[in-house]
Amino acid sequence: MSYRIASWNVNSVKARLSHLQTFLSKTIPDVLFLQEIKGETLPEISVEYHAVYKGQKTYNGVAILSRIPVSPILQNLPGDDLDEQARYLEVEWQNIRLINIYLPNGNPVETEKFNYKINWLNRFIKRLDELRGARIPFLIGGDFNIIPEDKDCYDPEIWKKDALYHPEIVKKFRSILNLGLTDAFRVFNSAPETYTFWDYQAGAWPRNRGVRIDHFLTSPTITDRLINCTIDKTPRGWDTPSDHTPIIVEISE
DNA sequence: ATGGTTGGAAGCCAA
Repeated sequence: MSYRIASWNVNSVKARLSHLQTFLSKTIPDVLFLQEIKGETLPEISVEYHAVYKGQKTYNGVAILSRIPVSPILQNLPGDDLDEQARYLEVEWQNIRLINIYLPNGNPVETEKFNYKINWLNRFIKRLDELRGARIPFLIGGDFNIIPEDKDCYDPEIWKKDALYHPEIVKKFRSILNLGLTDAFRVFNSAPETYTFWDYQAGAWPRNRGVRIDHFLTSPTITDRLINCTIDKTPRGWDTPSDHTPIIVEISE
């Protein structure tokens, strides 16, 4: 037996309610991470799922839907009491800490937004190091807004000037991996041009000019349990889609 | 080389 956990930046739950319901009934994941719910509260999505969320008016917002109840542990990333952006949700599920993140975009580079992304990453690394030190198994999923390497985007030279692939940001991503974590998708698929996000503009989707920025990272004992990790491109092709498509990870029970 | 699109909000900002 195995569990399947999915993650999807829906770019507004309200605007994507029917897509969400279609995805849930087709895929039936045990857990679904949502990012950019774009509301203070979460509307009823499915009676089959329990929901915990951290919402915010207009921007951001993260939610976890689960077929079994989960216990909220943290609804904010520690380390900055003044940070009011809803981007972090940590829950206990089946003796695993599930961490849903909507990492800051960071554009434009050389602005306060870029600094916020760097600071957020530093706080995040600190939190993960705490969990590691406490020997707590964890699985991180979400919209990282980080391109790990050249083959995860259509034109590396262009993207290096963007906060999604800025060398300073990529270095932080490597620091996260160096805590002993694994990019679950790359365990099963080494193909380039496999993306999770395509801009609404300039025909990015039909031309497959995308980026792989949505990820699942696993701590060592969860890495040992990995069965598969796939990107489901179908929802990106639906009418009035989110600009992101879901990623799904499967682990043994 | 530039601009193109979408969602949420009621201005434009964020992506």
